[in-house]
Amino acid sequence: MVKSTIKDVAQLAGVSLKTVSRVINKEPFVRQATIEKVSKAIEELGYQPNLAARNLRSGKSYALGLVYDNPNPYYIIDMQQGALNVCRDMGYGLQIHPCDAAQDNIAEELVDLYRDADLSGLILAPPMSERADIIKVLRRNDIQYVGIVSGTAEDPALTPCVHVDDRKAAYNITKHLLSLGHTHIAFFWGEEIHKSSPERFHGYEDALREEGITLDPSLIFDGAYSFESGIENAQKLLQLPDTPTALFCSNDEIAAGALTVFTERGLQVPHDIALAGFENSPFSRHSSPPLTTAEQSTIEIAAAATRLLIAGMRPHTIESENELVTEFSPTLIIRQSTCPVDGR
Amino acid sequence: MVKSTIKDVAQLAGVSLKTVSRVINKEPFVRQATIEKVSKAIEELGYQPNLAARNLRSGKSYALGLVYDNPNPYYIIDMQQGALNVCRDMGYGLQIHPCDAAQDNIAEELVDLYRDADLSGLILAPPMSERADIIKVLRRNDIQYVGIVSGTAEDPALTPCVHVDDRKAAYNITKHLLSLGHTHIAFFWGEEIHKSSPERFHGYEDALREEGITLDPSLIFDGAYSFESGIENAQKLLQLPDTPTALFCSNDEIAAGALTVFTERGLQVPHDIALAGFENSPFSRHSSPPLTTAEQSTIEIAAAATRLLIAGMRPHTIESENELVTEFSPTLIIRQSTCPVDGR
DNA sequence: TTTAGACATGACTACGTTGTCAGGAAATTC
DNA sequence: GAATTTCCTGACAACGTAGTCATGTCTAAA
Repeated sequence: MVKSTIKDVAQLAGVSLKTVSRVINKEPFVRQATIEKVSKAIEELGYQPNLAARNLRSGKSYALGLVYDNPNPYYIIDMQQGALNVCRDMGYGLQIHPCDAAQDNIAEELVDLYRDADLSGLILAPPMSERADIIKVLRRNDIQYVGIVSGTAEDPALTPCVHVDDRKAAYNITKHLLSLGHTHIAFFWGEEIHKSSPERFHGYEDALREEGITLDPSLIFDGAYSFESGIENAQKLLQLPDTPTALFCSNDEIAAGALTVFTERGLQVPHDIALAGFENSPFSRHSSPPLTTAEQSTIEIAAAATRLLIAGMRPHTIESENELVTEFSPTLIIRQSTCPVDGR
Repeated sequence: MVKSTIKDVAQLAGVSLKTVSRVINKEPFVRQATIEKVSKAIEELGYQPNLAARNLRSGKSYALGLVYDNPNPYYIIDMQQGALNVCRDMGYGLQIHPCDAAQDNIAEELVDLYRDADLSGLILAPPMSERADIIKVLRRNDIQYVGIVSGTAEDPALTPCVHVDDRKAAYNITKHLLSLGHTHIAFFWGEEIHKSSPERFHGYEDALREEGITLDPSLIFDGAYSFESGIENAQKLLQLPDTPTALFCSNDEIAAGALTVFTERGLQVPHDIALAGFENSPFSRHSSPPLTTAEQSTIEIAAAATRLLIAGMRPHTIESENELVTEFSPTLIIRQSTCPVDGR
């Protein structure tokens, strides 16, 4: 099986090289009959365009970069899967790029990556996507990108991006706890640099305020999206004179840490303290008890972001604008880690 | 900042295009002084070779594919990191390719991937790397590859590959349990399709046999590398008339499932039953108690495999053959989930 | 000194595609 | 029917690199 080129196709179809190129790239001004003739020849020969030649000549690269700095492998794997699915469909390659958001020259690193790997666009996961300073550098360098951003407010400093409504999801979780009769609900933060963290906090705030409950600062703990942070804050929590009846952790990993501490101290979840997480990680399904949490369809979100990016670069390849979903809202998943407050 | 080409470099260094090309590709027959002159010019201009042009001309692609079907995201992330590190160093791109090993036409899928994405080599993670049928198809199609294989026995059907000595590591874990006085040690298998599973079992066998202990079939449980499998088999285990004093699970996830069951039933680990896992996953550090396990440096292993693959394709780019490590042995990590048998 | 042979360099070309531009065919207007 | 305008097609060049081959320059043996 010898690789066939555009030349072979042209010969078989009885047209010129350029016309074949036009058909392949869906350029306008080709007669329908010609399109069909060429398409048939392409199929017959099993022709596949040579990426290298295409890239060289067009200066574009048909490869996207997926940029992330996120400690959660489950999240990353799903992101990759979502982006890959769309890339495959649209004939793009995908380069993964784990990196360190805390690094000083991270923006320059991305610019270099973009050039060196000859990418035609970047997909940014949080928190990179939420850093206006990074976005600014990308724009200044004419780099195509798309972000995944927590919150629904249109922030012109961050567009284009897809939005995830963490606030509403956190509101729903808190409402769930409230509906079970809990009024003393503690909150464990994740890193502030992840916009999802304040968003989730605001959702918690919204629900309490709606019920006329004043926030109790002693029940609110700074932290990070990690197991260790959950352990640390749970220990502090248990030192309070008046232990709350429920705890809402900004993600499942934090909740896992807290759960470990509670179990060690002989506290029963949910009877002694109700516990909710966020993200629907495998841990939340496997812990005992399984955690009440919020599910975000990371694969879908990443796919939508990728579609949006490609649409921005090659408008005519996207069938209809309607396909471009940019708003996502995680859904509440109720499991055994929450129960009515008088269930104690 | 305009992108500079090989032409600019040649002009600045006062040599021909071809000579610059020679320096870049480390071809022989270039005078040391010339190399330095050109290198200096390259640095001065911040020259980066144009991948597309290079690919087009050479017919090779300077892009590798990382192929895996593994449910463990932590493992995957480490694999990716190891492969990426080397790819960056050697100027290669990396395409990830998650797939389903159980699919019928998986070998053809890989062949198509190789052609369509214009890759120059594949890095195969287990279990793909251990499937002689897949390897055979790759060879027949002249596809460059490298595998990561459990076991030390040279299997000509699988080379080239790097080896991971799971058997010895499992032997060490079992020896550790034996040294603590345990003689009734149960074993939970992973999927048989992963060669690591029988290898780990053999290590367990080796250690028991060395002590003159006859294997007790009722203590050996088939299963999979999953939390659920651990739960299921732990439940069966506890129905035995004579519960063993120790349990060796083929990986940490299985151990996590077993631990959950033990904790629910009020059994204390390690006092009522000692528990060992394998892989040193984050869970093994975070569980209570933390698990005795074996650490495999997945990043290193993936890096070594990638180096081996590149060495096979472009022998002169590797400084010395000695760098090519192909044997890895996971190391024993003793934590609080194991204690002497009379500690009960 | 001569003469191989090994070493070192450069001119030229090809890789497969897309951009440019020119020109022909069809549709529309006068 | 002529003159536009719009649509459609092809010839040719060019992208930046590496392969081929010819040629020049050393070193060391005759």
